[in-house]
Amino acid sequence: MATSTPTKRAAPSSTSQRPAKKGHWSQGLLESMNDPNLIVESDERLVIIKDKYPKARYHFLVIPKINVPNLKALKREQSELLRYMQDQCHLLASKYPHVEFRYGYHAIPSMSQLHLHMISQDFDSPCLKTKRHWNSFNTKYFLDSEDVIRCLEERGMVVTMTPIAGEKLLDQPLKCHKCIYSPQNMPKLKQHLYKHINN
DNA sequence: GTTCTAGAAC
DNA sequence: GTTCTAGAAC
Repeated sequence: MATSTPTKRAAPSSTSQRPAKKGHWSQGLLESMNDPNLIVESDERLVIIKDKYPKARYHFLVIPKINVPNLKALKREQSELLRYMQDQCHLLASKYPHVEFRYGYHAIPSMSQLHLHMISQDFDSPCLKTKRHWNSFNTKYFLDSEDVIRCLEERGMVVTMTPIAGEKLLDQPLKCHKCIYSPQNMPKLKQHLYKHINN
């Protein structure tokens, strides 16, 4: 009897280094923007959608309709657009008077097309699973919308960080966002988070 | 971005 | 033995 072939995982070929095509997972937001099941608000300038894998009880993405691939692509004159996006967030947040939100951008996002995260600070969600998830919203990897806008206004461009610096932040030890607790792993953090939630 | 799962950590 | 994390995915 022939032995079964061991499952080997080959090194990435050069094909995977090419820019992402339509249909690639990194282009997923462009599809979600047009998904009626996800759209919460929409006007001539932006769409607000529910994050497909929410990392908290309330997690929305604000996406401009004009093509803006990322923070680096922003020009000074587009600070007004970012302000508009933030204003629409605050308007939406007023519908949830007892919910604490933060508004910001991931420094090195995985998905193409600029998107502003609006996320409630309970972080109570089954989709929140990994240290990367946690650190992407709870370290300096999460750039406050207000700071991004100010940077664009004052310096004419958004200054973020190198991918290596980003990875370093995502790999930081876990720490609760409300107290000094530094859990050893994600299940312990998730359990601890309930102590800060007053339903 | 998620899924899957090998092997580390417990 | 079970829980948990980390890296490949063609």
